[in-house]
Amino acid sequence: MAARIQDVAARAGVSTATVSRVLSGVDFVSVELSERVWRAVRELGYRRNRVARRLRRPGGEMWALIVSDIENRFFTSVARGVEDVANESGITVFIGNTDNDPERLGRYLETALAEQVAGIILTPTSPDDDVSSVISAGTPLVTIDQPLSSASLPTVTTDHHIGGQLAGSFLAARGHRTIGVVAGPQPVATWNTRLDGLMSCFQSSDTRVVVERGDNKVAGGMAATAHLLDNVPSLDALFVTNNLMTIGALREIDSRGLTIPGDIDVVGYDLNSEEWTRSVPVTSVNQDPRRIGEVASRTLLDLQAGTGRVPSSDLILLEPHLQEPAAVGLH
Amino acid sequence: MAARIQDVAARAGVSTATVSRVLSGVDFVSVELSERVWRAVRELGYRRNRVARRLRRPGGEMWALIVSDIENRFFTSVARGVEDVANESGITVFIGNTDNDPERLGRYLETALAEQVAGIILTPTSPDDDVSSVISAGTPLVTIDQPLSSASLPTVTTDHHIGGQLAGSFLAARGHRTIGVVAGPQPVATWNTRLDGLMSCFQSSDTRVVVERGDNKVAGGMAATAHLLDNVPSLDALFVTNNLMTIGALREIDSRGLTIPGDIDVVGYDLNSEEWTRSVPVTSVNQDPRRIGEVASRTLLDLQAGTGRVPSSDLILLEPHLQEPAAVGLH
DNA sequence: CTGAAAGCGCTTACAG
DNA sequence: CTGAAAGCGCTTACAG
Repeated sequence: MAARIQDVAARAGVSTATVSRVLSGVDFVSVELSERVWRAVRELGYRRNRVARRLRRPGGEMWALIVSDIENRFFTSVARGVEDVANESGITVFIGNTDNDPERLGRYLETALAEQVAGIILTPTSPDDDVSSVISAGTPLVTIDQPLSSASLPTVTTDHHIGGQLAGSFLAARGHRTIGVVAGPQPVATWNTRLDGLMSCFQSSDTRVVVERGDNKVAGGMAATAHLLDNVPSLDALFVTNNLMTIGALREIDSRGLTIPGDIDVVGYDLNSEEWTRSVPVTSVNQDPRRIGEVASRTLLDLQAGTGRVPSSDLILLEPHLQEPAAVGLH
Repeated sequence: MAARIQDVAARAGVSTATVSRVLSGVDFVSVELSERVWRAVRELGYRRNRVARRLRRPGGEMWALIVSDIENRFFTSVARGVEDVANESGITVFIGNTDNDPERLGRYLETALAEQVAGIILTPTSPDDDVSSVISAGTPLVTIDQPLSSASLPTVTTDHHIGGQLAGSFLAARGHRTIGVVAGPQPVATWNTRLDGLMSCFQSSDTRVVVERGDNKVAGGMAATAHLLDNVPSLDALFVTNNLMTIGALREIDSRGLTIPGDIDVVGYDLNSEEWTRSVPVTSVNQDPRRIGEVASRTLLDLQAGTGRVPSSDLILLEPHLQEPAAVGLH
């Protein structure tokens, strides 16, 4: 059906080797032949078969990006950043969504390896994720958000401890003493580090930090907030460690008719998506997800280029940023 | 490095043909050989090379999903629906993001064809998108949201006219006479059909509909709303044809200190994403994006199975649903 | 039921 | 600078 390199060669009156050379532009080919090849390509509407190419010459033009929740705007922006860099380099990205399920992660890793991808960018579901198959296949892997305990891999993330400190010092400065924290699942270091950062600001004996865990989705944020509101009478403020749970917390607070910061103060996380700003009269610690995706991609490119060389530093830390509510903000 | 089918064959003492048969489970192989093969597979940690497989036997296990804005929650939910169905069938999905740029769309289509994908699901940037390369390659293609003018392809969408009518009859019943519409870009039928649906409810001589176009993002919604507010003195209500522009409209209205529905009434579109509900005390016409993705995927599966047969109906219409603001909603 | 062999569409030493 | 030929890792008629 579609034209093959052979058809092009025949039409141009050259060998397939020459066609291949012209197309990849690596070896020198005489101007005359080159022109004949290009003309034949045009006339036949020839398109290189990437599958055949990848079989012969692996380590090519496809990456896998595996995220834990594709419906979360944070990851979607990471994906956007990855895609932008990948495209520049002619690399196709396929996206997998684990829903934080290690088993689904396993399946996606298998698929990625079976597809002979040139590299993988991964948001772990927990530090215990098993990536041994990737390691032994020798496929370059960059981790986002948190490192894995089993392997020493480049990790691109924002400094979670500083993030927690930003929230903590903000709340401490406002004179709050009893802080409720709505944190992500226990096994994941990310949320614990943010929590630690906050705690470092509340060490004196007359302060108190109460932690409740949630599932990083809106519902989990609502439930955890409800629990804190019900069980911690003197609660001054809330710190929530991810975007969707912050939305959940705001909903719960609203539904009780409480006001921010009058009745309770709130610092959330990653509320910098444009479409959320109307619902966000709260302070927020923000990462730059698109940038995270870009940096991870460049790291992956380096890894590919260096043919497996480990970069000088495994941990690439970006700075979080405290955003106070705009004066415009309604409530 | 990684084990090949040959290694498995050698270890199991059989031919590669037998290994292939055992793995794909298509032909009968004796229990004894079958067991030897599986053991060898396990011992070597063998994983089938999908690239080689696809080269030999095209029409396989990979789809392309091409959307116009991957950071828009609507498309992200469509993607989720597609992924769920594809995964059930062992199909990998790669996602492309056109940003509504026909040129980027063209590049993604090229990539998809070069990767020999088994099918493509596409959100057109306009009805004039050129998919001739896909047609002539014979790759099954399903369109989401709007049909293409150049080709008769299965299209999965929600009934946009009914959607507009739902909004129109709601606003008419509330006694509004002057309606501002913030609609998506002119060339795209989707927004025009929604607009037509609304207009069909405002045909009498004492009513007026004023249309302003936007870019389907938050900023565009703000700008268009500002323009309407500034130039249409007697404006009673606003109808906005997509989710992000509705958010933009709400922000603009807020920033002017206007209230809904007291100062101005609003009907938006697709505000059913969980994380937005807090900012949505407005009525909204909602589609079910995940379902759209699922239906599109099943259509694509049918197309693949039917080896190119056109289905009985080209247009698959789902029903939109009018959602009035929850009583809980703050403002 | 099983194997030897051809072939999917490319790329790349190897000669010339 | 160019071509003939081998080979990437599978699958599948074709024999037996």
